[in-house]
Amino acid sequence: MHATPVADVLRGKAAVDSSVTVHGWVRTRRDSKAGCSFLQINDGSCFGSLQVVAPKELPNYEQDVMRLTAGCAVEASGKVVASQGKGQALEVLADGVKVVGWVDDPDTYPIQPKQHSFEYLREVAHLRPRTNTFGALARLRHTLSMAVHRFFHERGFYWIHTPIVTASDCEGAGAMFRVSTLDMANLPRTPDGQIDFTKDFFGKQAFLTVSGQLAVETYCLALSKVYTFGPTFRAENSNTSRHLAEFWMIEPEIAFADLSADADLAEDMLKYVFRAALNECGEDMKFFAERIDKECIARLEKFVESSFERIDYTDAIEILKNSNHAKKGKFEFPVSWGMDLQSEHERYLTEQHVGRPVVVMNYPKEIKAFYMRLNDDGKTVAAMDVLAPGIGEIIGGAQREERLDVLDRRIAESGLDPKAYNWYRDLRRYGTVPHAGFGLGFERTLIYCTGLGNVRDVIPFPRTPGNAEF
RNA sequence: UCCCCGGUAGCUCAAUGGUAGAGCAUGCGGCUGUUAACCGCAGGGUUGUAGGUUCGAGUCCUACCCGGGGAGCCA
Repeated sequence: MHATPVADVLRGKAAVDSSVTVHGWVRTRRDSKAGCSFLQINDGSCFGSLQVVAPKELPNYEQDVMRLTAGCAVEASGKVVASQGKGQALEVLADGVKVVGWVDDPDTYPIQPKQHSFEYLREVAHLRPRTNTFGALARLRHTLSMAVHRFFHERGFYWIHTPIVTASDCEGAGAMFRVSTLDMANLPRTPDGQIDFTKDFFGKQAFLTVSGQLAVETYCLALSKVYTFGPTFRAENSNTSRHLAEFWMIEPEIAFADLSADADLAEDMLKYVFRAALNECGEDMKFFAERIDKECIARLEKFVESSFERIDYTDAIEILKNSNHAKKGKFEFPVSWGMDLQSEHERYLTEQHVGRPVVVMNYPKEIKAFYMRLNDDGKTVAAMDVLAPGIGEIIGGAQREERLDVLDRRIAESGLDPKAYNWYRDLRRYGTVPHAGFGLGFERTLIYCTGLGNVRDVIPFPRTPGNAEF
């Protein structure tokens, strides 16, 4: 028999007086000696729970209903009726309540109807989706994911499944996780004592990807507008509220495009995705505004209505130098042209100077990756970072170097082996075009939407140094 | 990896170096078409681990483990 989602009942899709069956988990039970118990049933189909009225005439009332506690799984059937109580418009008057799954030890069931700390809930990550917050997050995460795909699909982008395992160690963006089937207790050796990776699964060293960018460029230079959206892995020993060893990243790449078009795309995409959060996750966003961050809805509304502030790196340095903050000596790191922006500088720009996300463009070439396009001044590259209040860098992007001679020079300057990049160089030998792209950290975007303070709480199963439970 | 803060009941937290407590949750009783219901009673603890100082350590010291905030690195 088909169960009706709780969402359909609460939204009036099941007619009053019609019979329905709902499945779900008990959030609370309240008993009335007037002759019934009230069960709050949640099935995750929406934020709200359905009140099921279980009258004491039910044959299993004493045996089952009176023993229900938070977390029990039930199937309830009955009529949809207008509620006599105040908290809800509709409820279900049960003619049957079947217990599908008991909580075997209610005394120690980890999820109680009260506020739990996020730190505690991380330790019970297998049960935290049963809370209001993590249910809302799961729905929001899904909605934003779908909005990302819809945004690109509507604009003629193709989703490219770039590899998770990469056999080249030339991706450059930090420490990588090794993928190997070698027997670690008995490693094969070459005659000179090195580990013989020709004996490994792929016949050479392999790693988990740190970015799909280089690979997606190959499809960009054939299909024009492409993107990746998948998991990414960084083996850095980073312990902050903004870093995960496994996270999800969105990386569009557009051909016949420059940095300005890249920034336009970033702006359009974020606005589209945030509109989806506001329009499609109203109840969940309302909950975040009530319980997590009062500003979160207003922040998104403001974002979708205003345009990005764009600042040249060189101007940003001047702004920082001339700020009262600098004059009062409040920056720990002195500001000078050529330096990478420290967290305190990024925070000042986005939180104090602009008050919303800001794009900083055209950084000195020395502090950016080899593949970013050298500007005509010979000193800067066409790179951009989108900085968001409270988070810092949410997007990192660039126009790519499409000129083979310049690329080769940059590879040499960076001390890299050109041979490792032959396939990447081929893209510049055969029909090269200006192209650009960026990477958006999905979890950081969710933090911006919800006001939650830690990326570990917006991904279902966080992986961080020393932690890969569940 | 570095700096700072923390770890006490299932959960959230109290306790001047001197008998370990409260709220919620759970169990029992009462009351009520109830709304994180309410009222009463009860059970529930190797105070993160291992040492040390002291007549006496949850409290002070050392090491380690775990968690948080910040930094670096980045998305």
